Amino acid sequence: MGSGEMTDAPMASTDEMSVTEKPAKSVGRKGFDPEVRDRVVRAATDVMSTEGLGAIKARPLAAKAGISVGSIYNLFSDLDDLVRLVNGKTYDDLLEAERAALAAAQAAGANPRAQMLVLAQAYLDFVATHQTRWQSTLAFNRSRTEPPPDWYLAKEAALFDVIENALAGFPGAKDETRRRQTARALWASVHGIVTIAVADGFLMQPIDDVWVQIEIIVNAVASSLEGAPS
Amino acid sequence: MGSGEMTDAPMASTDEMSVTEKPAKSVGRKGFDPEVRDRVVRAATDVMSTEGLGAIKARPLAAKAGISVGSIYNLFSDLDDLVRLVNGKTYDDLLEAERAALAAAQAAGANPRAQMLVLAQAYLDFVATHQTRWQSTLAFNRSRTEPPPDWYLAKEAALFDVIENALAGFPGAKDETRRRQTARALWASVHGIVTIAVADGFLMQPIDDVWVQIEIIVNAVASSLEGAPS
DNA sequence: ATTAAAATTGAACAACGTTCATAAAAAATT
DNA sequence: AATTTTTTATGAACGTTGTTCAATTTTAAT
Repeated sequence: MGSGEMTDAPMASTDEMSVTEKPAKSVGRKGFDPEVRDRVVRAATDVMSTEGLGAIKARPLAAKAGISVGSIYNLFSDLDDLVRLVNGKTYDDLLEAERAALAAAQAAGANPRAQMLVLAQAYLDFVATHQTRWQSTLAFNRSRTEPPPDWYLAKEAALFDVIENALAGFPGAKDETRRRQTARALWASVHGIVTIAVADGFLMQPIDDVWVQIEIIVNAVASSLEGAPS
Repeated sequence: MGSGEMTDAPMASTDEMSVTEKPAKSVGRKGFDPEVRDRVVRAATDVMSTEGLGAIKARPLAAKAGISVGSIYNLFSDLDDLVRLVNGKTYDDLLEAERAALAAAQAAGANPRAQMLVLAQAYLDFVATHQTRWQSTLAFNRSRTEPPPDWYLAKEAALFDVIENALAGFPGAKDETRRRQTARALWASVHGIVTIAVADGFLMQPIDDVWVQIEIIVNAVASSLEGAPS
């Protein structure tokens, strides 16, 4: 009985909501008490934010959430499943921060270059503020060999769309495929600068230096896009 | 046994050479047989290259190297120590590839922009060729919370110097601190693009797209440096 | 030969993720 | 209300992991 993959997607319904939404179902086994589920996810989030990924352990987590070890495996298929839920929320938070920053900049009439800088700034702020949690997310992603589920990838990808939105204001970014590539390139660059700077755990460079590096890249790309419309 | 083909002994002596060299001492306990040490490191490298970091386990590794579990802990303080040695070699290999690529480009009279592109190309090639091993290195770095030893950081940092060297040819990169920052920014960007592309395990984007993204960043920065000398 | 030091070993330990027979609780049925 | 059926919760138990260390073997020194 229980061994089968069970029906694949009962959650079909109408979820054409934004990527921001949770997977809702599809992850935990069946129905179960969503109140308890949330409590465990919150406990896990707390651990990820304070002690890091390495402290995510079945028994302490169960104790923290007031349930038994075995119950964790009723609620989630395994610890990875749980961690992915936490990370999903982290992606949501980051995405929201980025969207808010961009919206504010656009409302203030910032030009595309300034918008890009604001987005980068928001990312740097986010990583600095949620260092341990973000570090944990990246460590987790790197440690898994199996490809993540689609909803997880979608959340990662959603970040590119925000950049693309801001890029659309540049005269030199009218071609869509080109703009898409530029968005990815720019985001990956800022990501690389920030995460190398927090160099695998600790920020080994003063934050001002990190910002200088971000400016170098963003400004260079902005300049190249402010020229002739391609 | 009988795994002949070593004859690679004469590399242990007074070394005040470049960063390319091993830490020599300071890591393994005492003297111990360097021949056996090397055999274990080679076995670990092999595992890292084929099965990945997750397959680095004391007992299988001991079996593969023809020693007992306990002996591993005579030769290395722990598995992390061993993995760091493997990664050190990986950094050396990458550094050598970068230096060779740059030297060849410079010998061919390539301009600074072309040199930067060649360096990026070399990195992309390296990651594509040694995917599992590089992935393992990054995963390991992210998973450790303790800061790595100095010799380990030095190897990471040595890569920046190569970029800085190539950057020196630009008219707009005369100021040293500025050049240093630009080198870090550029390298981190290429790193970000490549490693996001191999997105945590599998290359999720065609390699041509990755190259397009690299060109976008490198060309933009190059253009900004070809202008007036700062 | 004897002794001292160094190096090797593998059984033993603690901690981990995960499972599963069993018990408790809830729902459904009579 | 009593009974059966289904669902949820439990923690002891299993298999693996990294690491240790008393005992042993090997090497060096006397």
